[in-house]
Amino acid sequence: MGRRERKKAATRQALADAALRLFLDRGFDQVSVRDVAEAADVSTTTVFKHFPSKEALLFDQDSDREAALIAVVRDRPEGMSIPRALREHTLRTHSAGTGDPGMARFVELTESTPALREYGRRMWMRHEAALAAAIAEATGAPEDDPGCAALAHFALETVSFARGRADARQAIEAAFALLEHGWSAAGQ
Amino acid sequence: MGRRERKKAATRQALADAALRLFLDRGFDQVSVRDVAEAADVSTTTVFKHFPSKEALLFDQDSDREAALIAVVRDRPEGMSIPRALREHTLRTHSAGTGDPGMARFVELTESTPALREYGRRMWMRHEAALAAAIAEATGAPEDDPGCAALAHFALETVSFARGRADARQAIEAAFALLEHGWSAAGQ
DNA sequence: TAAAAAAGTGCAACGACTTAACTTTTTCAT
DNA sequence: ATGAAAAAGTTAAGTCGTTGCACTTTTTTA
Repeated sequence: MGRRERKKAATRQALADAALRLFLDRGFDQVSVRDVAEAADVSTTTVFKHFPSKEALLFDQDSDREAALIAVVRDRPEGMSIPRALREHTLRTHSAGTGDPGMARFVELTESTPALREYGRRMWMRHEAALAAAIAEATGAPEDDPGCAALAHFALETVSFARGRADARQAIEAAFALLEHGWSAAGQ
Repeated sequence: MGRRERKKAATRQALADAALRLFLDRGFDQVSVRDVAEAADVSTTTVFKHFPSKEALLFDQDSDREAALIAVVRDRPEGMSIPRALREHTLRTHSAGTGDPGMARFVELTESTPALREYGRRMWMRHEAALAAAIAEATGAPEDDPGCAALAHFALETVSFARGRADARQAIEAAFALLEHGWSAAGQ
């Protein structure tokens, strides 16, 4: 990797680091893009050369989450249903207290700021098409089968649904129970 | 109703009318709030005294849709399941070509503009709590039962899911089939 | 009927984001 | 090596959504 790309990656990292520090410190709305730029010692226009929006400064890691989702569907243990595999994965990654100390503050920041909540949801739902394709392939259904797409959409939506509810774990379990067995099985 | 309230309602209506006309004419992003204000012959500040945001200029009718949702659940015919009743209602109101000529242009505008799509979804999902409560009451479940809340969330989400798919009707039917009978019944 | 409360309006400003012109640095073909 | 193309950064100016403050008008109340 040449010096040019290294420098570019360096300033990008410096921006992301400064943004995370400032946002955690003062809150998202109390920090301007100029503040972030100044903390990283670049001009404000440079910020937007690296990130498409202020929100994007916080969501820098995104590529491996989609791969993990697809792997969960394809490499699930023999005999385990797809909704169940997705439920386990969702509980594992989106439930409270994963042990990571910094992660808890990050989650609290994103959930308490409307703009970040919305942006995070949009980023998360972008994986819908890839997940739907993985489900379709795992079941032998056609590539764009609506049933598989619906399962993908709803499975991803469970994390938005759980957000704001008192008991997140219980909410996720109830949502996946509905997806697995249907309303006719449990409800009246 | 006093003169003051009449004038207030008049300028509000003038703003909504001007906004609709301009947005349909030029597109949402090609019209500034200043343009709308000028067309209604008020200052831009006045616009935000009447509407909380630029997007809100388009979404002025909202109160009766929640009532309709709740009525669908409570007054459904004997023996009809709740998901089925919601499916019929969704197909009736959110499927293409309801006959209204101006409505089609409105729908096309909102679906082709990201900001409007997002805003419309948020407005629509605000009914989640009320719908969940109606479902809980209809089934005798506790007020904040997670299963009922999940059904409410997913049922409302079907319209976002159908958006952008080639066949909206098929998408809605597939989504409600999943909610009614579960993945274990249909998909392998 | 005077005074206080409330509501409508506009000017100026802030923050996110864009565009355009220009400088500096890195790359790469010669 | 060297000179030109390409890319990263800076500055400056501007657009657009949105808000705070000051001012006027209308309505209510003492």
